[in-house]
Amino acid sequence: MSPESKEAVLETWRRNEIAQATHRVLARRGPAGLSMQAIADEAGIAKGTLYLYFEDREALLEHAVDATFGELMARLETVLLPGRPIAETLPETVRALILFFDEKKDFLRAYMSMRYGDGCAEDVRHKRRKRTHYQSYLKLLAAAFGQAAARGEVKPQDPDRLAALVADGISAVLLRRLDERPPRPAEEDVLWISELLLRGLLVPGRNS
Amino acid sequence: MSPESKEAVLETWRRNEIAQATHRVLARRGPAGLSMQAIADEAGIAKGTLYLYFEDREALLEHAVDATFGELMARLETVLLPGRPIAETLPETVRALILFFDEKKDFLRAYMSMRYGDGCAEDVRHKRRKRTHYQSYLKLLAAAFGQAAARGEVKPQDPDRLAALVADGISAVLLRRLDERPPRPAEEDVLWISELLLRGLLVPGRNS
Amino acid sequence: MSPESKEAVLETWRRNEIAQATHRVLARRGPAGLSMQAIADEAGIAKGTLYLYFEDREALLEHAVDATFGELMARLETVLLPGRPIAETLPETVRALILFFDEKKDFLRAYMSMRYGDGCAEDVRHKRRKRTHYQSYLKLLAAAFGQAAARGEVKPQDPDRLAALVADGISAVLLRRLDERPPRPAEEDVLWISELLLRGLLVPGRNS
Amino acid sequence: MSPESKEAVLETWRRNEIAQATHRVLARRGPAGLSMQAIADEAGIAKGTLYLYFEDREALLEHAVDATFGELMARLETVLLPGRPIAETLPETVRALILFFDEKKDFLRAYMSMRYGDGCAEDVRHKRRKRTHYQSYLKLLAAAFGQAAARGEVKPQDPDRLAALVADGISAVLLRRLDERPPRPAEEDVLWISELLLRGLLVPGRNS
DNA sequence: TATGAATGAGCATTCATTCAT
DNA sequence: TATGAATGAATGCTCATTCAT
Repeated sequence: MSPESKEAVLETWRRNEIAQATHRVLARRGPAGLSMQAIADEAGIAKGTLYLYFEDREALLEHAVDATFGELMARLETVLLPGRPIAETLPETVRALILFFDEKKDFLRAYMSMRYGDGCAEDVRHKRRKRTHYQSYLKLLAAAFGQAAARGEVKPQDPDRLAALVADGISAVLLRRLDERPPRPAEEDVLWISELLLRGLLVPGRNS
Repeated sequence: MSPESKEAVLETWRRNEIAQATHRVLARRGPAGLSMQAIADEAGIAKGTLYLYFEDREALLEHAVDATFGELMARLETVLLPGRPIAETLPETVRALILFFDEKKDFLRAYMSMRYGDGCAEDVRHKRRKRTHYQSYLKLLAAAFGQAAARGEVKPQDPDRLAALVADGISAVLLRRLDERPPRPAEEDVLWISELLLRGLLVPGRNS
Repeated sequence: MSPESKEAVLETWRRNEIAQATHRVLARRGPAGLSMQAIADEAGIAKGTLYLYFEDREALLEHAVDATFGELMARLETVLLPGRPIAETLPETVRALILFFDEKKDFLRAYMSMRYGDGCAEDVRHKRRKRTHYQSYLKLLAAAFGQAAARGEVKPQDPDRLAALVADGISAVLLRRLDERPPRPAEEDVLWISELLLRGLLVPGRNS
Repeated sequence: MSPESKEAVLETWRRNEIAQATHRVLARRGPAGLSMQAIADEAGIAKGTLYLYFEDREALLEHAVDATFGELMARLETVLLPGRPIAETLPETVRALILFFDEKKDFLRAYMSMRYGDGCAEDVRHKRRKRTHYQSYLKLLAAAFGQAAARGEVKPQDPDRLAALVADGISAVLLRRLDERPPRPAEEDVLWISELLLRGLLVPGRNS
């Protein structure tokens, strides 16, 4: 349609090729092996070409991470629909996360080690650009919790904070799954996490 | 009195000076800026001097992290006593964590980004030596949960997995606190997290 | 014509440029001054560029030495032909050596100090890969002596040992030539060494 | 006798202790392991103390080498007596060298790699101070040859140059002995070298 | 547009030398 | 006299980034 669409499409396609190559390298060699040369080799292009598609290393990695999180977001958006009871959406969310990361074990492991960025207190320049998809995920969760609270399903509380706690609690379990041999059945973890978050640790009636 | 000679005391003191300098660098420049030169500069000593106190970079970082986690562990051990009801120890644990990391915001932020190591699927050589204090923390938590389950306070479940979920859920909240201006009162988060974990999200009687 | 691409030619040319720069540094600063930085500076390129052409320092030095010894070997191979009487080939060999090292005085001096490697009794890992051209030179000499012995020209004896003695004896004279001002005429040394080796020290008929 | 003799004796004794420690390190760890720390450890003294007895590393190594060569010189001086026929003294010299270096294989191997100094054409400051014992050895040999020539035993020729050729030819054989398993009988090499040097390679009467 | 050779700042580590004790 | 902790220049090597082609 638009006159520039052909180039734009090509550009988008290239950026995604590079992102996928980045994931393969990350999975195979770990963060320490994630050099521009390795990414270029994996993508079958020249090192310099990377700089035609990305400003610098940081921008490339950001995109590579966002692209994968984008996939996850698409799946979560089909689950975290407004109006559904939280007792239904929470297990499905956990299930979607477990299935997604069971597919991308290596990516998860490597990504976790990068999630907090460089953690540099001085350099805040790029803060805004970063972690957008992770933030979106949290927002989606928070929205679901907020609506559930509005409907009176869950206790009223700061939904953003709740989303963070739930998301990272789930991540911890995802991470444990990486090293389990044989892997625990996904459904078992889905039910356990959901039950815990929904009804808490305590045995009802046993505590004052 | 003590069997340690003057030199041993000096050695210990120096190692801690270096560990603290490491934390300051980590906080100020992030993991990527954590070079031996930067640590030496921060400690006000020469680069070569670092190698008089630590075998190599890895040993230095391990000590720097261990020293801080050691402090935390000491605090947690006074709280996570066997036999205390979980409804009491959990809030106190959360409180200890929040107070500790409110003091060491920058360290926490930077440390989180290093916790997962190199995440390389191929290289597992150093796995055993590392992350001992984080593992100890999880073990302590898991033990408390295990005993609570044995006493019938909490539902029976894998305590290690539960500990991981709880620990990382709490971390997520700790991390959010870092960026809050003004910081939310610690006690508010303590109560909220504890209540959530103990009794769950749901409003009782409202869900089928 | 040649199967080599333009890049291969360029690569070869660069490797030789670096080898020559290495010789100049070796001559000017000695083995102790033979740092990668010095070589790069001498070659007029960046330090990192060296690593595009050589795996590491060791490979670079090996090539630098091999390239020069290769030249010498080529000259010697035209002289040490099988079948020629030793009384002819020995003087020509000495002459070839003298002329060659008169051209490369500095290289010889510095190289001699490196010939024995690290000399560590414990570490024998790299023994096989090294000193190939010096060994070839010895083999060539030994073969000439072996054939002369077979023809009955020289007394029967272990040709390898003889080659070593002759080679290092000649080296000693080459080395002395380095410091002589003015240089002694090459032909004088050629004749003297040959005569000594062929007929010995003693005045015939004077000794029992 | 002299008033300062006690200190002077102690100083001499210390210097020799250090020299011997240096040899042990050289033999055990090779030239690359010959650090000041290693020498101090081996000598059982502090690193700084080395600098009380030697100006710097170079002076220390010079002395360590000279001390061992001094031992050899003492032996050679009992053999290379003026007036003895060269046909007698040469085999005895070779024998002394072989026996000496068979005892000090490790020292020889390591020393050879250092014999030519740094070979630096620019830095001639220390040239004079160096290699004094090796030079003495050559002088002793040269004197023996010179006298033999004066007596008409050997053909007239530059005795210094002859000494160098003979000395390094012998060194080559000594070096080969290092790697031989089992070692060839010393006497066999003594006779072969002597015969070769005295009477030459050629079979008499076979060559024009 | 795509390349990849070239760059050079940066890194962890070593070690001869100094100097306060 | 003897020490050894401290130094800091120097080393081999890596890799994100640039730019002439």
